[in-house]
Amino acid sequence: MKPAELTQTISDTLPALRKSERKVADFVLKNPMQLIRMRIVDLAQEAEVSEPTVVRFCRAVGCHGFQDFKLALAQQLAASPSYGQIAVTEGDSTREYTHKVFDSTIDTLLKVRESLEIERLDSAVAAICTAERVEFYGFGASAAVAFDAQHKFFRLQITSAAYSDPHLQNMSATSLHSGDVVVAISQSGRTRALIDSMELVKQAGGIVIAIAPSGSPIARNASIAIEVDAKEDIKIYTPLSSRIAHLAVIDVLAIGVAKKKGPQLQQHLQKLQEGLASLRSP
Amino acid sequence: MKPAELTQTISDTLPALRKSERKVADFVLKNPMQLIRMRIVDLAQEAEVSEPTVVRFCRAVGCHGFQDFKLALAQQLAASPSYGQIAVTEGDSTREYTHKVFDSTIDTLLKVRESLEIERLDSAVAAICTAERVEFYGFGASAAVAFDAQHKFFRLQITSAAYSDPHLQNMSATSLHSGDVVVAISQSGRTRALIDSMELVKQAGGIVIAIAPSGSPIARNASIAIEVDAKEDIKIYTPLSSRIAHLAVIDVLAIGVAKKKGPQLQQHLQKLQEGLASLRSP
DNA sequence: AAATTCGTGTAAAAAATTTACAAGAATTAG
DNA sequence: CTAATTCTTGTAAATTTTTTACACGAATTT
Repeated sequence: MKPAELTQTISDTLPALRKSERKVADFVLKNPMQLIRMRIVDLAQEAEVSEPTVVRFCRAVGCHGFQDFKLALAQQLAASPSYGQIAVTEGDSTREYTHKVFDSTIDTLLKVRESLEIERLDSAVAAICTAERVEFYGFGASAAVAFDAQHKFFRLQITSAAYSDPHLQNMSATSLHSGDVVVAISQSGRTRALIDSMELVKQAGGIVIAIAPSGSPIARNASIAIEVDAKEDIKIYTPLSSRIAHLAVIDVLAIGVAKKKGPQLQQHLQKLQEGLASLRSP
Repeated sequence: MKPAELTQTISDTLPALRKSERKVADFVLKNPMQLIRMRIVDLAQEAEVSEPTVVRFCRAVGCHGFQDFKLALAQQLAASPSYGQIAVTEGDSTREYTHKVFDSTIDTLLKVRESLEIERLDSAVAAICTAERVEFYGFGASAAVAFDAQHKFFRLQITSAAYSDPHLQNMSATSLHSGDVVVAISQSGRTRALIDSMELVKQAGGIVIAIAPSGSPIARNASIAIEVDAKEDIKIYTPLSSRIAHLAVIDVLAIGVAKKKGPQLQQHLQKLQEGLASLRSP
């Protein structure tokens, strides 16, 4: 039993359930949190059915029994904490919206983690390792991601740059050599200027790795598309969790490159760390 | 019973436990995953103690009984998936280290979420809302965080800037007015140049909000310290999850400010969004 | 060295879950 | 439209699982 999608499974199974079992399903979907502290008799009473019906319901959704079901549900709820209602609302207290921001971020990360295509990541790491230059392009909120990436890869002894200015991007793109890599980062996946830059990169023989929503123009035009779909809290109109998902993807690439570079890199990083120590107060 | 820290609680309680109970604790800490599918008799057998001892152990760590304990453990494990061994190792496949990067990031976020001081966040939001200017200072990896924050708050109609150059920081700091806010972001919490800038800010009558490790010089010298402790994967020497935690904190502040600014801000954001649409391909 | 406290297991009781079965509702075929 | 069959649901019993009560042995203190 994989807990990741239990509530989903329940919803899917709903039409195939019998009338009384559906009563159980309704209650479960409405009060998943409560359920964790309930015994089978309580649930039977609340849903106005008999205990065996509850067991039959649990079996119907793929669990071995009631305990198994409860455990699976508990796990799912713990994994995506504010399941169902992560949008921040007017009346939220500071504690509430703080939790919601973190929870929705975690939620996004869990979703993205599952949806990443491993082969694409491998190709991307391989491309970065063989490139002479690696550049990161992004606008708006993705600019910060690009600079973060530049900083990270620079530390890994990769000649890297980050540009959030379309002119600089274009100038740099035309000077790339065959095999060089550009990582195009976009939350919308449809920023025109970025698409233009990508075109120039490809003309120069460069490889474009895109971190963008699946099926978006930027993902489609890339040599290697790492598709990241992060639903945003629309009401706020400021990208919240998706750029964090992008950063996590960058981290994965960085780790991949670090692994490929092997042990001599460790020494380099060690030295860097020691160098930085002198800039710090004791 | 808060599941967030059960294994931690077990470790903490360890010295206070009796010999046979400790056997149970050892087994639990070593095989937390397995335990979820075990009954009390199985655990008793594996740990080579009697069943009542297991129950006593559960009570000792603050749970109501064995079931309660199992549930709490299941929740914690679901929340921090690769609990215990998130460090990336040589032999990891791409799939494995990808998961580990995401999991450790999630782990960090969960920990930070619990440790944040709500009152500090409230003070910080209040200070930002009343300030005429808000600036973000950070070096290295925190520079990207600073720029991200600048971008975010700029969208919220806050006059904001971000500097990752100590000279620019100092120049800007001296020109601040009373009540203006500087957010100092640091992963080490001991960058000398940043401490110097903070001093200038305070001399100019500005408020310094620090996002830094607890107890660090930067946290101690700040007007409002938002303490973020994110353990890093030391082997890689490149900040991984802590900057993501910092970004999440920035998000929380941004949401707080957005809420305080109220509905007229929504219209502004809507307009911004529409403006950006023209830069995108259809 | 004796007494008391503490720790642990055995065995019995209680609680909870699951199975077996039967009664009633619904549906379909005659 | 009625009868038969199938499907649905609950009652009650059986089983499993957990918890409590108690007693014995070890350890510690006076």
